Amino acid sequence: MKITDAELSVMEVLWTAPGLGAADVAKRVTGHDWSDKTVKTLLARLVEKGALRTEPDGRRYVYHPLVARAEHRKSAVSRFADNLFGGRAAPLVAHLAEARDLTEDDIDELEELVRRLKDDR
Amino acid sequence: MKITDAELSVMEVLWTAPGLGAADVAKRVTGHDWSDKTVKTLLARLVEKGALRTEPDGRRYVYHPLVARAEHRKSAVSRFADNLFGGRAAPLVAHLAEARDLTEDDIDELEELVRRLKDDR
DNA sequence: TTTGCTTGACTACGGCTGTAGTCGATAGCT
DNA sequence: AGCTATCGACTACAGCCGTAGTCAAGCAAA
Repeated sequence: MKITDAELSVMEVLWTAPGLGAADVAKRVTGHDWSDKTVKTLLARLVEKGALRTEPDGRRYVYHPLVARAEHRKSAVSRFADNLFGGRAAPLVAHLAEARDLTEDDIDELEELVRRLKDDR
Repeated sequence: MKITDAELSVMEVLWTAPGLGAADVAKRVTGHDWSDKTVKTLLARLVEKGALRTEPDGRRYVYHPLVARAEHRKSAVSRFADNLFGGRAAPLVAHLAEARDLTEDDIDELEELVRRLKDDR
């Protein structure tokens, strides 16, 4: 199940604040200047593809995520790594590092992460 | 300039073996079972969007990449990181690790990479 | 009660994407 | 010289995506 870029903006809102109605979601969406109709359409598509569920609340619906943000991130990053890097992590990170000039904090976090990965194995 | 998934399969061929004609590319594309017409269309679109250039060779064209694979990877991974992870590297790698059970080799490579990143800073 | 706003349902529509077909020129075979 | 295989150019078309509009029903205000 593929969540598109536009849909993702909507999901972000609901991952942060589940149980909002369509109008609330529209108000909180960031990065776009969308009509409430647009947001409604995206919500409907997300329900249709099983990423959200609706719950009646008076005369409106409120929406709840059915896929967790972490799950989505995992499957997206996995697909992405497969597509572009034959599934291999190191080249991916290397290109990211080259593209973005990681901060010291980023590098520290990575180091810590690698340490944990080593410990776990 | 965005290279789509289907187009990427074509680019991979030409990154590996630049200077092929359309029929050769079609023969080498992996992962799909495409008619040569389909490959021609993708080549044309890639030329149109400036990712490939053509060179006449007898009565056919041969194709050469205009964007390097590394460049494409860098911009793709950068976009991806921005979209899903607010541009931060560590969570991206963490989710990848969780999604894919990195091998020891992967982890070693990452470790080495992190060491280099630290040295460079 | 009439008028109007909110909400969900349905419809629209152009552009992009994946996939492929038709057509005319032409190079090579016979 | 004619036939066929091949090549590039152009065209097709359905489905998805981003973006939004219309419509009908109801609740709200006057």
